[in-house]
Amino acid sequence: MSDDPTVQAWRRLLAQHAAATCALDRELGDLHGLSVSEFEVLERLVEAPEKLRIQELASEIHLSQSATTRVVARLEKDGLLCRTMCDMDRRGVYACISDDGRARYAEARPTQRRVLGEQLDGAPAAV
Amino acid sequence: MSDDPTVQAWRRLLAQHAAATCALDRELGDLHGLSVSEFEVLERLVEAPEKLRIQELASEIHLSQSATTRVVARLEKDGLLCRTMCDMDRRGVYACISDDGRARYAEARPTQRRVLGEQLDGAPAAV
DNA sequence: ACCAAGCTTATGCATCTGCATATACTTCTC
DNA sequence: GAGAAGTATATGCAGATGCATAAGCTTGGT
Repeated sequence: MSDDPTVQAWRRLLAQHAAATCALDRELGDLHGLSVSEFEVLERLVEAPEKLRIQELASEIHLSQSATTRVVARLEKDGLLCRTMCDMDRRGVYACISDDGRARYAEARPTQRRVLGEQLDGAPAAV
Repeated sequence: MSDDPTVQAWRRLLAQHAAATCALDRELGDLHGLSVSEFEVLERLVEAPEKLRIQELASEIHLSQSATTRVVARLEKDGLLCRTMCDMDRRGVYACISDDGRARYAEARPTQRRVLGEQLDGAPAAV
């Protein structure tokens, strides 16, 4: 039923996610040439003390391992991060933000914060 | 920063959405042959007093108009709903649930409710 | 009544995603 | 230390989605 509290929470979740993701995709894309996933990757790399492995990134941004590989490949092609082999475990790959990546992130962050504020603040709380 | 409450809310939103959507997609797909979007469409049609137009569905399920057209086309091909022209406005198309659609929804609903309970109940509240 | 403008759905196209699998490396067992 | 099993990333492929646009219908101004 629609009055099941769990279902209500689920619909709020879907509505908030759709609104925020849609607005972010438009604004980050138009203003900074970044998708939501790409922004999230840059943010994690900026916050990380060092560099992150593909797998750590994948679980941070809630993307499959293969999708994460591809986001990282796109960002590397754009020069926003670099991939390096992991010496300890040569199967592993590190992603490390570049100066251009840092700059792009610094430029995009206020936009993301503004859009999040518009979309999430004042929205009804979930669960 | 990670301690910005709005950013925290955003990350909770992403995490909950990813977990719930992923679990639902797997269980609804494996057990009932439905995607999350397809289930949501059926649910709206079951709840609707009559039938719904494509556009109304689109805004209900937070999908673009074109994606909604395609979900409805898939469900019609599977015999779970039928499309009929709208007499008042012959541009419009109504989607109306079929008996098979009602049955599939009735079968899938407990699964969806169970998964939502597992994924959302007890999760930290947002915003 | 006609024509322009607007609205509703359908479709071409590019992109992103996940699953399954391939490849390369590591670890465990013997 | 060789082989089996397990792990990390990359890639082929199919499917879902959004944007731009097409096609058909309606409405309003004249």
